[in-house]
Amino acid sequence: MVRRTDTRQRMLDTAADLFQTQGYHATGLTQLTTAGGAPKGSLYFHFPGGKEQLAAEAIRQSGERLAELLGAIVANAPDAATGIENAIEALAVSLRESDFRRGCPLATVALDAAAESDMIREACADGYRSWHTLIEAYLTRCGATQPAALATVVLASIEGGLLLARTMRDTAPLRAVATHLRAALEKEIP
Amino acid sequence: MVRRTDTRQRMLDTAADLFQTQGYHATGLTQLTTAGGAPKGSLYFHFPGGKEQLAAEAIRQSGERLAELLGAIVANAPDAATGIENAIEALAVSLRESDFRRGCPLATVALDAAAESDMIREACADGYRSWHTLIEAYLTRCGATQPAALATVVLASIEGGLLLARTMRDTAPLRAVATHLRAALEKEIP
Amino acid sequence: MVRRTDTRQRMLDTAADLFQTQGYHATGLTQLTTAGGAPKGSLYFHFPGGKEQLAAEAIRQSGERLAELLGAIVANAPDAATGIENAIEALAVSLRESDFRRGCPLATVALDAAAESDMIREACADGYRSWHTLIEAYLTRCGATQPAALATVVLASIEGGLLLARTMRDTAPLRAVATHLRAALEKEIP
Amino acid sequence: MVRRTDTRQRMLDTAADLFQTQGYHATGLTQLTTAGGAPKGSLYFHFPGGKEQLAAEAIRQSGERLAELLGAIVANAPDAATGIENAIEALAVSLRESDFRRGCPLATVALDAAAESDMIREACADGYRSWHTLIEAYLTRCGATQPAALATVVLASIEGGLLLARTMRDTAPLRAVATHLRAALEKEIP
DNA sequence: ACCTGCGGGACTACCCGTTGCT
DNA sequence: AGCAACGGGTAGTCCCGCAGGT
Repeated sequence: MVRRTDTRQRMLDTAADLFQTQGYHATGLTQLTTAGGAPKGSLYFHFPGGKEQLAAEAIRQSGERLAELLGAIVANAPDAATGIENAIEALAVSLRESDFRRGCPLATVALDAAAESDMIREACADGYRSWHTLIEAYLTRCGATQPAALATVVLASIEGGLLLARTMRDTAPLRAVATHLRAALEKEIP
Repeated sequence: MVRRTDTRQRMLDTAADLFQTQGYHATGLTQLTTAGGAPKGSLYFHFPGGKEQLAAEAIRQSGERLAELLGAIVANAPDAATGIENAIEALAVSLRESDFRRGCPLATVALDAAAESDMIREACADGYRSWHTLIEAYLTRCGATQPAALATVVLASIEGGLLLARTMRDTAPLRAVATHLRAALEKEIP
Repeated sequence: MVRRTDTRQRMLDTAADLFQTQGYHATGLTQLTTAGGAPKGSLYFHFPGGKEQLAAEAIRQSGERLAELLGAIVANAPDAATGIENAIEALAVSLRESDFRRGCPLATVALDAAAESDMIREACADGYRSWHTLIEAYLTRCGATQPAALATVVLASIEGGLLLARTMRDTAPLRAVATHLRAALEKEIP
Repeated sequence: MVRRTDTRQRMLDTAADLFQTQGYHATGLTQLTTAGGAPKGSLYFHFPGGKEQLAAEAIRQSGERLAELLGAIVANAPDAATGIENAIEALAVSLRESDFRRGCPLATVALDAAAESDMIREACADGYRSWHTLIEAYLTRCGATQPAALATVVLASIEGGLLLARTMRDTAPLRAVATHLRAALEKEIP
């Protein structure tokens, strides 16, 4: 049936958005359903596991979507340093245009739901792992000597930059990270 | 009265701990009061602003305490690279010993309460700023050429490393960040 | 179609069982359908009246089944006192073997659904009436002088005995009732 | 404080009434609070154990109140047979005047909550035990030869009579039980 | 004057019995 | 026959004041 996919998908989209901006506990079930135009009762039909399952699936989807986006950005870059720089710029634009509400789509949930739900924590961890794999493969193609460790540093500094930028309402930390990573990548990749 | 300060301080300590591990919205007022042994009604005597004020003050205290801790750690280091490395190691130990529950004491609240309370967001931002100032001053003393930008990168990559490590229940990201920062600092500081 | 009758009957059996042990309100439609293996939507095909109709029919079936059972038991007894005693013993065994969950199949529903559904209350009343008729006819055959009133007493004390036995998790009340009824019947029936 | 006892007691009274007429599962928390004029949040202050604790305490109170009532009735009777008869008559009047809604204050809850809460089941069992003790003591004073067994029969047949009378909306079963018990008691007590 | 027991609703996640469209 | 949807319902917890005792 077509409508099933529709409603389910709409719920996931709404959830991904709200969880990104508000976190897991700050987002109520009523908000999730009314924002998506879906009735309350339907949620537990599509997600029998309740809020937890909905969050885990939404997180997984967010992870995949950002992976696709970043993949496309770096694919069009002439070299590794520019690719990473463009990716960071895209994240900075998204952050600023959302009035500093949309940072990393996983981070907030990863921090405020990890303590009580391994299912959600694992979904976040898988997202981060997929991004790491993506960056590592990209750095390998570009000729990096230690792609795995370097990818971890790239991912960590971007995540930290997003956290600082969102909290301070200023993209300067992201720009500083971008500048530093360019230098580091150019040194690492001849 | 002496006990007033006592109760207030105990509430702040409990709040700092619970907010660090669970975040703002996941921590209920009952949990905050019962965990500290304080009666529920007293909270609004000591913190007329309610949960929000309690969180803001607890965050400020957490920021200051970590600043003191990190200040002491780097003060005893022979050079900048080692100082930062020791600080990261201390954070990694705290994370691992708490079964990956205690990451950055500000990050969870910064992300899940920033959307609705500027007061709390500013408390977090001030904390980050104070750490940045601390690191920048340290790097300046060590002879860094661009201490401000470098301090931002150091702070961001540590924050990102903590986020990744906590989410994946593995301190490897923190170690990768430490290794990278050592190299970067040794290059930047002759 | 044969399967229709099958599904319908399976639903009735499941319902009779769950209503007996849990009552009307404590038994959800989900439990009723999943326990019977039938899909939820099918219930309203077989029982357009919904939960209420299902309960009423299940109650009627339970009443008839117990009537048949008791009829067979007393038919094989040498005299009235022994017949009633055997019937009580059979109920006591059923209660004990079900860990004191299966008392009277009508009583729980009769009490917790009577307030809101005359249809269900009447089904229960008809069940009790049929048992009364059965007992009265039996006592008449045995030569009782006031069979109607005596049958009422027999039925009431058995029902009360089942209630007390189930609540106290002890069949002693049922045995006390049995002993008393034997004496009363032997006095009433020379 | 005086108000504490007030609110708590009002909640218990409301609960005892609703649980008697509707049973445990058919009685919602909203109904319990709005009927008593109390807000939902106060309930969990006085009864931290929630609905279950409220029900258990209400049942205990109902048991004690009926014990006092029956004690007063039989105390004023010239002999055992008349005492029991008067008690049954009082129950019949209460049943009829409430349009056959108020039967035994324990029975409905005993049947529909016993399956899931031992705490409630025990409260009901204790109520029945206290009544049994009361009747046994009374029969002993009247000179019965086997007061314990006789008290069980008296209690069981009254409970069964109430169940039948409520279900059939007719006090005839109670009157039949009364007549029978008078004969039985006069035989047992010279 | 400092504190807190008690009360107050709005809101939470969850699930109910029910019905239409397929 | 049945999947998907529908809101209103459940028990329970939220954050918060206020009256009044110590």
